[in-house]
Amino acid sequence: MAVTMHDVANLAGVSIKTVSNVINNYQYLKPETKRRVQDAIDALGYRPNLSARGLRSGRTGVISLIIPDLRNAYFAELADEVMRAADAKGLSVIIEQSSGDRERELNLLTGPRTSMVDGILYSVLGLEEDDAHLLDRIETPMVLLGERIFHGPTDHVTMRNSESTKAATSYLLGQGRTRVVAFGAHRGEVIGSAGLRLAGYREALAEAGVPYDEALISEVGGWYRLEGAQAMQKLLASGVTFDGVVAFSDVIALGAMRVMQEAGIRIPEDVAVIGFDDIDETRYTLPTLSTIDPGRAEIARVAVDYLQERIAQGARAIPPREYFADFHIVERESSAVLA
Amino acid sequence: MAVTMHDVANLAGVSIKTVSNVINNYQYLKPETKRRVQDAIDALGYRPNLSARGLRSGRTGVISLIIPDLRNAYFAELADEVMRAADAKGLSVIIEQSSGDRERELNLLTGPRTSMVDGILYSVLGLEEDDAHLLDRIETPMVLLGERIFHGPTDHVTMRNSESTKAATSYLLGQGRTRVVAFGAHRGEVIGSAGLRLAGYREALAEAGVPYDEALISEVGGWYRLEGAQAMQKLLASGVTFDGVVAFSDVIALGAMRVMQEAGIRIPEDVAVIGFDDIDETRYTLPTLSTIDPGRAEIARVAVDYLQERIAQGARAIPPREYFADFHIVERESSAVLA
DNA sequence: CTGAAAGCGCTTACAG
DNA sequence: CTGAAAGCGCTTACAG
Repeated sequence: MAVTMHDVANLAGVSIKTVSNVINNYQYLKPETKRRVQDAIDALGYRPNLSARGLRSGRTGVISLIIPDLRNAYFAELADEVMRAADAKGLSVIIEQSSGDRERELNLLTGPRTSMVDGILYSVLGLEEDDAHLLDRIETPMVLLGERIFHGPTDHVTMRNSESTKAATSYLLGQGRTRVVAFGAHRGEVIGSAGLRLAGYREALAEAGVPYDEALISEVGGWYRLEGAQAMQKLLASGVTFDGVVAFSDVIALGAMRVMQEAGIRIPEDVAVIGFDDIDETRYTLPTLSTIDPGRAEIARVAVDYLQERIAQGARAIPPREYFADFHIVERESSAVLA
Repeated sequence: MAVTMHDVANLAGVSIKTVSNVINNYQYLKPETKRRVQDAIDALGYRPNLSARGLRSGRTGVISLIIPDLRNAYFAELADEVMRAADAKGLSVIIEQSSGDRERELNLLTGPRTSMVDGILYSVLGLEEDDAHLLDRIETPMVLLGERIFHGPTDHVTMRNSESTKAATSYLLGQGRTRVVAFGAHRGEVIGSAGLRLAGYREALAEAGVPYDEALISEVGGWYRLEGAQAMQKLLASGVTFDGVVAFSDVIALGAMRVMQEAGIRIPEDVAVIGFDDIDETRYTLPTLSTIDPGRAEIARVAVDYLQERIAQGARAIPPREYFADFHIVERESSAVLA
């Protein structure tokens, strides 16, 4: 079988407690003892059994990240940032894909695998504000991401949806654009990314004294590129005129750009476009896509920090916190000011 | 504390062994007993402690997937497929990002976290063929992915690099293109994606009787979009003429397309382009990108199958196997036949 | 600063 | 078909 602490202890001539102390960096250790144990560890190639540690200590050093889908670049990049933040703290990450499905999300929050993780980063998509009470019963330390549930029973780390979309809209209006499309609305949604972003759009219009025009509100079925393309086809077919597009995600903006370009619309000459998310790809499209950087890296870092605190102190020991990352506008070719 | 088997056993009036039998679907159980135990499990909300199970049985139900980087769409989509395949078998996946760094890959293969996983899917990037012997000492069941190491000490699941690139090249030549660029070569590489794909390109030329022209071999520093863009800039600056591009990845093809479009080159009228990987995005660009579907879903499925067999039977119990997934050409606008 | 003992919650043999 | 016992490899209290 594999090398155990006993083997190391025997070789070093100490008790297993001392080996444990060395591994866990206990402070009161004679340098000489520490060295001898370390030598034995190296000589035997000892690696601690994390299942045993997990069983005894109640900590596995693993957290899970529940996201809808890695095929979505936004979530792939979020996962990347979360893994880097976790890695810096010695934590491993199990990614669970929910497809944004309500039942699947609930299963992931309470299923057998939860006994394997110290905490959960839950990017809420299937559940809604009214479901917040369902989270009360979850004993695993948890931090919420996303825009579906505010004021839940635990920490929430998210972005400034309304403010940043307001800023994006004001930015296009400030360029002299007068007919700006809100691209990516979800009918009837108030909470949720689309609802909050639409509210920011309206605020910007109001502040600039530009009348709200229902015809410029474009619904997009979801967050996939194809859905953006389809919505833009519909918008163009409706005959409405516009000279700016504030898209509620980069991916749907890219789908829309393709349709506009095929229709002979020049970007930014005829229509200025700004997206949302600042995914890598936006720096390489033709034209490059202006966008909102919502502070994804900061979100990942703070979420892991919060989760770690909650793991250390107990899931309910800390009152729920809310954190909004800083955003900023990234200006690129799709909204370049005309000469 | 959490509910344990003892609590369930007490409530159901059986021993913990019987509870264990129910959980593990042991076949010889009186239906009546099974029902009573199941009722107790439900009533108490019992969930097995996976650390305890892992410690006793030596299995955690977790596998790790070592990949360079989730920001790369190819690997994000591979990870997605692997997680689906694993999920279907009740396995969880820990993703580890290596950045393709040799030392980091070695650490991930032997580090403390390996005691937490039953097996490793290792997408080799930092190690090379000459390093295959380093894998001999790894006791964790492992399946290799990628094109760096063939004939290692364990299973290898991969794609038909040469054959598929040969097919892509023949496809463009068959359209009447005569000056086809091999885009994405790595100087001096023989093994590895770029080397194998270049070999396929040369075979196609030879078969078609088209002379090999060193000027049409374009080196690309890596697999990022920016590197594709830079390489195409260099190619255009060199003044060489060409009417087709066989790119060794979709991502660098997209970077190159952008540069060509800015230079006023029409695709496919002036230059036909075909990529490699069939990432989602290729269906939505302008023009949509023809590509090679290398059989990613099949690779993920077979790799998880192989790994599971190796976990069940012992890391060294099965002689190394090699599996090549089926590929096919996906024809889209970037290589549409001219009217 | 280090040690001896107990026990985390399961599964594994083994018995009946 | 079910049970009683042992033990997986650690960390936690506690003692000295």
